[in-house]
Amino acid sequence: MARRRQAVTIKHVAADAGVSLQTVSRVINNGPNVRPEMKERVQASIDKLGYVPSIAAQRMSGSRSYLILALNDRDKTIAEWRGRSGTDWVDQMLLGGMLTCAEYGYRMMVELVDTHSDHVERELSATIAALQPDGVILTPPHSENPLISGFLAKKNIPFARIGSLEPGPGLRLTMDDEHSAGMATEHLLGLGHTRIGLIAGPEEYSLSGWRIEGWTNAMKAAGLAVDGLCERGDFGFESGLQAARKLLDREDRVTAIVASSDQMALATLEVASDLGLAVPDDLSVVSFDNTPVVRFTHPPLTAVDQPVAETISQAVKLLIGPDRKPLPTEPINVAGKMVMRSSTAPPRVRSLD
Amino acid sequence: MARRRQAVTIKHVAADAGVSLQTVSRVINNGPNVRPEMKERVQASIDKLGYVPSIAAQRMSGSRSYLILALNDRDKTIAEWRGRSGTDWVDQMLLGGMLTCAEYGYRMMVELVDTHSDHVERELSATIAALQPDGVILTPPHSENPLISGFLAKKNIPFARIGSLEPGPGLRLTMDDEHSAGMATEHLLGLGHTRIGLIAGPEEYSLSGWRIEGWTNAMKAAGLAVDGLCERGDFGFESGLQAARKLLDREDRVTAIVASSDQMALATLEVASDLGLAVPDDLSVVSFDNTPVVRFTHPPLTAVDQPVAETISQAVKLLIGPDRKPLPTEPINVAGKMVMRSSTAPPRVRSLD
DNA sequence: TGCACAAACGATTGCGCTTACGCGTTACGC
DNA sequence: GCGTAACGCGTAAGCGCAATCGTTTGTGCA
Repeated sequence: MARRRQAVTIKHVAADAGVSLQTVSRVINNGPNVRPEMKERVQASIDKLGYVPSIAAQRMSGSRSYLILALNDRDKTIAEWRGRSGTDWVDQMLLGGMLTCAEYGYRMMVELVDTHSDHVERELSATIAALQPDGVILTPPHSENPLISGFLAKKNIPFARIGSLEPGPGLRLTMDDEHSAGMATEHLLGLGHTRIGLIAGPEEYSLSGWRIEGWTNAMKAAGLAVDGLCERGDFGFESGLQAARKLLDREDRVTAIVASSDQMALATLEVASDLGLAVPDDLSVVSFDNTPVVRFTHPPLTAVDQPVAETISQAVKLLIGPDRKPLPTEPINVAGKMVMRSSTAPPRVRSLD
Repeated sequence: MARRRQAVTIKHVAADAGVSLQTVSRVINNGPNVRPEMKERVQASIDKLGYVPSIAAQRMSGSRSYLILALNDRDKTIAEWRGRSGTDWVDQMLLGGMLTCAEYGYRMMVELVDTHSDHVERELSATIAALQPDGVILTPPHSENPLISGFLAKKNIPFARIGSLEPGPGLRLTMDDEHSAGMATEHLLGLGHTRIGLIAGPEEYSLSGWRIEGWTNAMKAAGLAVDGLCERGDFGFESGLQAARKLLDREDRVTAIVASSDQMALATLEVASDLGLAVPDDLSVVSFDNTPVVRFTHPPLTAVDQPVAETISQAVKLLIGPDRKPLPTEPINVAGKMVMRSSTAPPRVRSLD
C-alpha cells in the first residue's frame, strides 16, 4: 500500500494564494497582523482547494491538538454498555461534549481507564503522551481520584472534574446533588408522605453524601425523622434489590422511596411487585438520572433529570476557552430538574405518628 | 501557558539505551534486523522512562495514525442519545470497537456526519484530512451511501460497511438479517402461530429487505400466506404505533408480531394495551436489537440480539490486520441469536382457516 | 583465505505545521 | 522631518517520528 500523504497542504494554499506559509497559518488561526483583503484572498484559496489542517502536524509543531479527552472508568463503562448501569454517562458525555467540541473545531475522544488499578497513573500517562489532548474531562469516580487529579495538574493539562465537590485542582462542575435530592424529597412531602426512604449511592462517591444531605435537610425542615430510612447501594440493579427490601419488607415500611439511580429504582419496582405493593398507590418512587428506560416501566417513573450533557458541554467550553485564562476554582453547579410521570402519588393511608 | 512538549521522546530513550533513534523506532514497531539482546536493552529503557510514542509524530512521518474512525449518522445518533432510537449503535460500536482497538494499540474515534446532507463528501473529506485515520467503519445508513463508499475507495482508505449487503467497494459485515428474521418467525411458528405480522424497517435500509425475505421464506415454508401482514416503520416509536395499529386494529388481526426494532416493539406493546390485548396471551411479540430497555417492559420482550459489538470488533480486526493484505470482498455474516423472555407464548385460540 | 551477501545498526531527510525572528512599510509623535 | 513604534508579511528552524539510504559487522561458501 502506497504511503498516504496529505492531499492538500498549507503549501498548496500558499502557492495558490501567492503568499507565504506563515500568512496562511495566521489566517487559519485567526492570528493578528493580517489585512482583511489578504485574509479574504487566502480564505478563498482554502475554500477552493478544500484545505483542512492536519491535526497531527498542528500538534507536532507545539500548538494545540484540538482534542478533548473524556475519561471514563472502564468497568463502569462496560457495565453501562451492557445495560447494567444506571447512568448512561458515555452517551451523555458524547451528546454534550462532542457536539460542543464540534462547534469550536475540536474533537472529543473517549478513553477508558481503571480507577482502582494500582497503575492508573501509568495508564493515564501513556494515554496523555500518545494523544496529547488540550483538556481532559473526568467523570466519577475518576473525578474523585487524587492520583489522576494530581497527575494532570503536574502535567499542566487543563481538566474538569464532573460531579465532585472534593477540594483539589481542576475545574469542578456538579449537578447540584444536594438541591436535586431536596427537590425530590419535597415533591414527596408535598404529596403528603412522611416516611420517605432514600437509597443512596456508595460512599466512594461524594455526590452520595450530598444527596443524603439534601434529603435529610428536607425531612428535618418538615419536622420528620430520618433514622433507619437510608440504605446504600452501588447504583446497580442488584444492590437496589437489597436496599429496597430493607426499606419495604417490614411493618413500618416507608411510603415513598427516592432512589439514587434508575437501576436502583427499577429494582425498587421489582421488590414492590414481589411484596404486592402497588406503585404509586402503596409506594411512590422517584428515580435519579432519567435514562430512557424509565419511560417504559410500569408505571413510568418520576425522575430527577441529571443534566449530564449540559454539564459536559459547559466543561468543554471552559476547557477550550477563547483564551487560556485560568479556570475558575469555585465549583459550578448545573441545576437538575424533575420530570413528572406516574410513579408518585399521595400515600394511600396517611401515617399517624 | 508554557508550550507543552512531549516529556520523554524517542531521543531520550535512544540516549538512555545508547543506541540510535532508528533502532528504538525499530523496536517500537517490531521491525526486522534487531538482535534480541538489543531489543531487550531498548525495551528496558522504554519501560524505565515510561516512553510512549506520540501518535501525532507517528502520523507525521508518514506511517500509521493508529486511529480507526467510526462514522455514525448525526440525526440517528442524537435520537439515540436522547433515548428515542431503537438501536444503541454508538454504545455497541464503542463496546466492540474501542476494546478491540485497544488490544492492538489503536484508538477509536466516533464522528457524526449527515448522510442526507448535500455536502456529505465535503464534510467527510474534512474529517479525513484532519484525522487521517487508518480505517473507517460505516454504520447504516452511511454503509449504503455510495458517495461515502466512493470517496473512501478513491482515497484508498480501508473501510468497513456494517449491515449492508449492497455491492460496492469496502469490507462488508452484516448481522445476517435474513436468518435472524427467519429464526424469529420460526420460533413463533413453533408455538403454533399462523398469522404472524412483521413490522419492517424503512426501504432505504437494505437490511429491511432481508428481514422481510427471512420472514416470508419461513412463512411460505410453513405453507402460510403473508399478504397484508407486513407494515413498514422507521425504527422509531411513533412509526411503530402506526404500524402496530394497522396490524392489530381489525377483525382478522395477527396473533404475533415481529418488530424490526425495540422501539417499534415497545410501541406494539402500547397499542396492544390500548386495544385490551394481553401480551403474550392475545399477542406474542418478538423484538429486534435487544437493547437494555426490553428487559424492563411488561412483559420483558423476547428479542433477537443483534451482535453489533462483535461485528464491529471483527471489522476492526480486519481493518487493522497484521499486514495490509487486501480485505475480503465477500460479505461476512455474524449470526444473531434469540433471547427468550416472556412476550411470546402459544396463541390463545388456534386460528382455523 | 577470500569474496559475496545478508544482517544489524547509524546518519540523514522530510512529513505539515507553528513559532521565533527578521526586514520592510506605514503611522504618529515632537 | 526624523525617530520610534506598530503593523504586515516572509524566512528559517524545529517539533517527534519513520523511511531511506549508508556503513559496519557477521556469516556462508568456494
